[in-house]
Amino acid sequence: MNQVGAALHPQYRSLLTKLQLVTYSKNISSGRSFHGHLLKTGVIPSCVFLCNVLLNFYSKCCFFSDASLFFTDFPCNEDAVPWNVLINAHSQMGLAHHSLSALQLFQQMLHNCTLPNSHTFTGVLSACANLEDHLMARQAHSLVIKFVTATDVFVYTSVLRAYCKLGSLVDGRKVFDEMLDRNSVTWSTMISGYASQGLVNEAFGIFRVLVAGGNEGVNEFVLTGALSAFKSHEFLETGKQIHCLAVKNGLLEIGSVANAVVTMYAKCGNLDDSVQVFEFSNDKNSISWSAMITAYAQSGHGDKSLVLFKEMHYCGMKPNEYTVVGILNACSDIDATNVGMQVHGYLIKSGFESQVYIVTALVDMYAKCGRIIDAQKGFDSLLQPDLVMWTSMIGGFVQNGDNESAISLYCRMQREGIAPNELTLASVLKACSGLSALEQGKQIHAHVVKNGFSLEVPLGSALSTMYAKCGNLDDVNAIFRRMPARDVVSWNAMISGLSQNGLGLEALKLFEEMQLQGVNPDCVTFVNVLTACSHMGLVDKGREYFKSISKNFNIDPTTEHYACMVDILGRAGKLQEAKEFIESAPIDHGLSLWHILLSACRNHRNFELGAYAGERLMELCSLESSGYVLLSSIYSALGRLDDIERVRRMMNIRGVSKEPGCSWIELKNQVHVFVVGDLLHPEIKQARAEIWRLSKLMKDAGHLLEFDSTSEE
DNA sequence: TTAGGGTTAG
Repeated sequence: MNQVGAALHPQYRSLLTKLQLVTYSKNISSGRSFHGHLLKTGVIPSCVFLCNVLLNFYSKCCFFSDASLFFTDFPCNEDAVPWNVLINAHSQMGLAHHSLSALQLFQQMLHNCTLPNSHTFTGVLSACANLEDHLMARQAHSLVIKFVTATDVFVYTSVLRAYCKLGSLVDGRKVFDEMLDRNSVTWSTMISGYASQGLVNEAFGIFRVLVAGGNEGVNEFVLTGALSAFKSHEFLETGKQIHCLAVKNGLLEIGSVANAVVTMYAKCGNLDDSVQVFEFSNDKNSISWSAMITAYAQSGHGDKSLVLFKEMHYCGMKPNEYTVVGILNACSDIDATNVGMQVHGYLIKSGFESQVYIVTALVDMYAKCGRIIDAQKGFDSLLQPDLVMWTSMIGGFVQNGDNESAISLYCRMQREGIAPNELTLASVLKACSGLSALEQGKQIHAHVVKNGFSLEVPLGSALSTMYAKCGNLDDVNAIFRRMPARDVVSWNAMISGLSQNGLGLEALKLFEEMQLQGVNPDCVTFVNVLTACSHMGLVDKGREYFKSISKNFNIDPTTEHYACMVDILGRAGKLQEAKEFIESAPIDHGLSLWHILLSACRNHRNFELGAYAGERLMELCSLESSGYVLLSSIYSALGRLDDIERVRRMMNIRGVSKEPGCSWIELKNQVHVFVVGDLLHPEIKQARAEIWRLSKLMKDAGHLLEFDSTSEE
């Protein structure tokens, strides 16, 4: 007999309650023995209702093979309920292969001529979202219109959620606007959808409409969704308003809201308020601790993250994978490789180690702590690294100065068919800048244009810096002017690019323009500005800028700024003034300052002062060979052979060895590297012949060629 | 009285 839609006979009510209990407690052994009892008494298969409940029990306990075995002999599969039970249980697992099973079951259901209903579509849409299957989501949406009443808020919220998860916010908004009925889940889905795509104004706009309609729609889900949108300082005031609203409605008492407020303040640069909300929260769970640990790590207080982690342990709170990622971020922040390695050991023991985002955090930690080989081991351990992992590894190589490996990994990523995002491209562009690999950089630029990437800060800045470092100034300007918004880093990159290419005056003009546009200069800006003055020989201007750092901008000049000033004076031949400047500097004299003066003295042939600077440098126990080499050449010019010998002895005692010089050039998409004394390069003979030819031409033109007395070449 | 939609930590 067909029992589709059958109600439960009152005599089975107690059996239903018992089955629901074992499902809730996921007590598999009790459930199995109960299954046996129902079979013995003949309740199964005769009561279809209880068969559905039993199927739900196996599915909810993730015993999918038992569930499908049971389903094979099902008494009535024209009923949608058992199909829905299986489809929903699979899609709720969130994993790709389960979502695929959910969609296959749906196909079989249609093939079996069982009519889907609203419960079917919630599961199907969720599976489409998990699989990022746009086409299937659209098809499911069409079927929803055909099979489900337009007022069904559950199903239409699922359609909305699927579009949001797939990043199709325009489609999502259309569904939202056309819905005949909405509840708080619909609103929070729309708000979180916008927030997850970084569409802050849209998310906040929807939130405001909801609030304007009265406070009854405002719950913890709506608040957390809205709060998650605010990730930079410009939204701090709005974030504060939502915090106040949460307090007013008594919702800050709810742990998830407090957690979202903690993260919001940290991301908007107000760490003190994060700490306060965290400390006053009475509903702390492991998410709260992880949020605060991560907040510290990402605000540059890795040391405090580690302290809090210990406190968490003393409070008996167990860390989860998010806590671990936060701690690894903290280790990267404070260069605490040892703690990072201990966390790695803990991960191996606890079995967290194989999850992609954990490995990504590990690789990132090792790379940022300069252990690139360990980072690479982590990367190689993954069979299927995701985009974030590829990007992290490429960025790791760049941070460690191995630009060749960064570019070659990017090529491998492309061969494996993984599409890069803005951050990947920004990292590869940095590698191109480091290698002055203009052709490769241009290819990336073409990719940016072809794929419609926006020139937001990371990508726009990386692109203009690449063109600047490769000396292609027209392109730098074009990119820079086209960027929708520029932060201080973008301006710095541009000023540095101009100054490095001999356009110091343009660099200084840009510095003035930057201030007119209301962007405050930072330490790096002044390094670039002073470098521009140095290259242009603008001594007075340099002095003026140097004074203004502390006077007008309230920044304490760093050793780098002092070094720039010594360079300005040194290049201009004002060597005595440079010496007095170093000796009166209210900072640790630092090796770099004497080194710069030493080099300037040699260039200006002031050997006496050069010897003085060189001796100061030796007193500071420099381990860099170039200072010793320069001092030797000065003593050689002064004919002080004993001093040359003394410098050589000092080098030996201190274990300083001269690093071979190295240069490279990119020709026809290949970077050629030349090292001093290199006899292995296939074209070394031709290269040397060319150097001699050019040297002779220079000599004939009256240039005096100077060779380093200690050089082997 | 069997099956369904949302949030915070990377």
